Amino acid sequence: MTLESTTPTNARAAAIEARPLYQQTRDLLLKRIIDGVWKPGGYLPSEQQLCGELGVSIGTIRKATEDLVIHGLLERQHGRGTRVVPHSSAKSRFRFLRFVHGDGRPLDPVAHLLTQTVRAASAEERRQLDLDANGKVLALTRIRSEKDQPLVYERLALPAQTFAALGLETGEDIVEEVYVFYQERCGVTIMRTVDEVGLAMADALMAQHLGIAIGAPVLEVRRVAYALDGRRVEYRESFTAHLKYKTALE
Amino acid sequence: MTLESTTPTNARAAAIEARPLYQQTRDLLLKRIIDGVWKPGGYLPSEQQLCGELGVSIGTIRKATEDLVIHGLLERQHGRGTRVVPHSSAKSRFRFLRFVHGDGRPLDPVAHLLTQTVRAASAEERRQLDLDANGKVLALTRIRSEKDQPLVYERLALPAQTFAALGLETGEDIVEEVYVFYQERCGVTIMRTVDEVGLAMADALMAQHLGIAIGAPVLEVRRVAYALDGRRVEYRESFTAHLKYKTALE
DNA sequence: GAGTGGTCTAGACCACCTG
DNA sequence: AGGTGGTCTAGACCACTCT
Repeated sequence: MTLESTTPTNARAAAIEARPLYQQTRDLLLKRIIDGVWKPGGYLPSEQQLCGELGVSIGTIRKATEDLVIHGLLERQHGRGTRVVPHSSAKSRFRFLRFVHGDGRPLDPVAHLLTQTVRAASAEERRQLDLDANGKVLALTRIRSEKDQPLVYERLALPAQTFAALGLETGEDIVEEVYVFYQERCGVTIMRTVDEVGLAMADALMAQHLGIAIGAPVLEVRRVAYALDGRRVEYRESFTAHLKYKTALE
Repeated sequence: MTLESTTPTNARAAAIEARPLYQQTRDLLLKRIIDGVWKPGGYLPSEQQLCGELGVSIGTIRKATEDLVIHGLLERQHGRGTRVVPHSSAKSRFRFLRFVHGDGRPLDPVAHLLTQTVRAASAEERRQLDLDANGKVLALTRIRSEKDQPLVYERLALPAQTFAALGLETGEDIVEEVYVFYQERCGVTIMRTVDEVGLAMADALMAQHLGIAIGAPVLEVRRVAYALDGRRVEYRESFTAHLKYKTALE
């Protein structure tokens, strides 16, 4: 039975649809997560219930949810149920953190918000965030540190419209990832990020906050973050003098 | 039916085994790939045939092979069959290449082998490759370039024992990834790499080959590559002055 | 004990490729 | 036309968690 139209009633009919049934099912579950039908941390109905409600077999339900589990959106708990992964969970906290110490030790930083303004987007920000010429961004700068030692200077640009409700306090220390706030205060769930790591030279602000000389070489990470629905919702430039960027492939 | 012992004959009996049947099946297929029963580029028996031979249902076969497809070892071709991915295929060629041009354009480099020696492993190489105090490595240095423009200077260290049969020609230009040679000449298939990106300063050799000043800042990528069986089989240090390192998360 | 996800089976039909 | 992988079904039983 297809999940988009109304008539077909069996597998043969479903095959007439262009997209496989399990993909339709996956997208329907995804839509409910996006729409907040099931909140982060909340449990879905059991697989059996979903079978009945959606009119598909349990194998199809499992294949659909597996996709979302792989993408870090759902979490299966044997014997308990399947729930929407909250961004605040430890699993989620380190999901997108790629910085490590120079010797390879993992990092567990605190963020300190420096500035926060709403302004017209720069050309680069418009390009990265796919905004039009009148696009506005919520621009944040912050320092991420560990044990009062400043390690990363960051500039973030968020589409102002999407993040009108963010409301962070300048000067506040933030333990969680900002992705937690995006999710809790603005309903934006980050699904995927694309990073480019390169070289840069410290400008006056970086130098001041990182305690290095102006013009000193720094590692620059440019990140674009994508929401569940594929929209680009964050452009971030991170600068660090001593940390490394670590990642595993396949 | 279990794949390791001999007696059980149905699903109930298989459940007595500690590990799920599909994992045992996956590992058995993996072992055959490692042992060269099916060569890179060669086709496996059809799913139906595997069912019969291994005494498991088609669903179990599919779950097992799916695992290997995700890890980039097998490739399904609708209507043709399932084959072992050759490292020389385009898909495989760019699988572990993370460098891009400064403006984000993809890279398609040629490698030029500079030096090749067998020597005692350094402390760092022993640590990264898990070698003992007497460990020897095959050490290679090379330049990767595009249109005669040198872009990356690389030092590679390979456990000498494993790569006795490698036999590359110093001064030769190599279009393929060296991973192709590892696989074709030494039977070593790379499954996974872990990269750490940091800052460094150009030494005399890098400066000479990259056409930059001694002491100029460069991007340094340290990579450890893992073979199918989990052994660490390559430690690589790459240095570049102008390229970026690009990667997508989840 | 009741309910959940995890594994496994034994089929069916479809979509695709090759001869 | 025949064989391959891709999708889907309708069950069964197991392992785990909670009450």
